[in-house]
Amino acid sequence: MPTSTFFRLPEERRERLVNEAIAEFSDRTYIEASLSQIARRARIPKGSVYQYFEDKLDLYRWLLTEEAPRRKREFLGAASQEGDFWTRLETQIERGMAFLVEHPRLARLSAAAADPTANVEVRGLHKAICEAGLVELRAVLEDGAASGALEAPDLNVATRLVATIIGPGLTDVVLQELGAELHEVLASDSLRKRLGPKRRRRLAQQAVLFIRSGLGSSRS
Amino acid sequence: MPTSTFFRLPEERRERLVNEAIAEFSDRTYIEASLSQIARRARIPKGSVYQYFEDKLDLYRWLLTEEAPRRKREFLGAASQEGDFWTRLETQIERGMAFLVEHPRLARLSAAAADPTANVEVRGLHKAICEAGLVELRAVLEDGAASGALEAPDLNVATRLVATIIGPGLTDVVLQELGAELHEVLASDSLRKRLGPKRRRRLAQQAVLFIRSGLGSSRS
DNA sequence: GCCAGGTGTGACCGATCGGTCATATGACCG
DNA sequence: CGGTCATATGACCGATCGGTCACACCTGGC
Repeated sequence: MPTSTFFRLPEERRERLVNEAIAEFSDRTYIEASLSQIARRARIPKGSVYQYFEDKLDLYRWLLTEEAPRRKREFLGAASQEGDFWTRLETQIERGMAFLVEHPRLARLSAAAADPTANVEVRGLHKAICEAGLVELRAVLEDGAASGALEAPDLNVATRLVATIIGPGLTDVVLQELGAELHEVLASDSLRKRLGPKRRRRLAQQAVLFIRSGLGSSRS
Repeated sequence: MPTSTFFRLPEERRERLVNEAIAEFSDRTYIEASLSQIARRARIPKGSVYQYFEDKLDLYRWLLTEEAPRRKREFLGAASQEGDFWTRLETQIERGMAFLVEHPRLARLSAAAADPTANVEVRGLHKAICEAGLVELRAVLEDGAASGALEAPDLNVATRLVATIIGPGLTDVVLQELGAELHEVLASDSLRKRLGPKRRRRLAQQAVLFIRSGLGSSRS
């Protein structure tokens, strides 16, 4: 956790540090990311950063478990309760895509938890975040099953498959749709505007259609 | 590409180097992986390694584009041509899972190409490998569409969604089935034996069922 | 004016990295 | 034997890292 000094910082200085940290950790691995670089870019002496955080991991952990979720909640608001199960899922996916497009760095940062080559220092942290996401998604699918909208031979397997669809899968599709690579989207402010609500909705519909009905021909 | 000296090396020495390189690159990022460590573990002076490869990237590139695919082809053999589209897909997925379970380090190494935070040095390399995989999968799905077994509103989107299912998705499911984490599977020789052909087949069936029919209840 | 305590700062530390290079080794040839 | 050539080797280089620490600075209370 950050020290009290950190929270007493002038907002401009604090924001500079946090934003540069998000930038660095969102396009490099935890190990690859450089605290020296963050400090340099934020124009804050490295010694000062160590007045605010215990060490590199402390900063990373706080970003991943506190700051990023806070900003994400702020953007997403409460989940919609309208419509049937599949409509709600579609809305949820569309909102997720909006977040990905408006705050790609935050989305990347959170997605890093699923990185399978995670170093031992962050493995526990990443796993906890991952599991929490899966539990949440599983609850959604259980709702669907309870309402009779959804059937799965093994809900654990189904949960994980759906998670990869709406996680890395949709990210991939969005990038293809933008005709750009991840690092370009992270760097550019204008690129992401090209994926407006209309196209997002269309992609969300396709994703839900896939999850709901698969690719099997009606004839088969 | 390796130098001719490399290929003239005593097999035992060459194997030691290659195996340690696969081990290192399969549980760390390209940037995180240490050539010094590889050399140390293979008990080969670092200077010698530079007699065999131009630099770190040269070794990595050769592993990723030559050695790993060679070993994979060796393991998989020719694709089955029997049965209808969905049966063939199931067989293909089951074989992929077998490879994942028998050669987890090679599987990880290849999967690294999909890593989204890839450093600029390896970005082009990873992208090329990724695209090649997608083209291949797309051809398979086109076959399915041509034979009438499969229908998709947008084959590009479908290809990418299926790719994440049979890639990271199934890896995740397999890990859950093993009750282990990736690094444990990479380290252990016995863990992977717990996923025999029977259970692999069952998982492959579930995956194909998901891709073919989705999770929508028959009532809906 | 002076002290105390919170804060800012950058030189510094030891470790590790990718990569180089002068030198040693050893097999083959005349 | 001497000479040549491929190869082996590890000390060395500059850069970067995460982290520390002695010291400068400032503000408020006495």
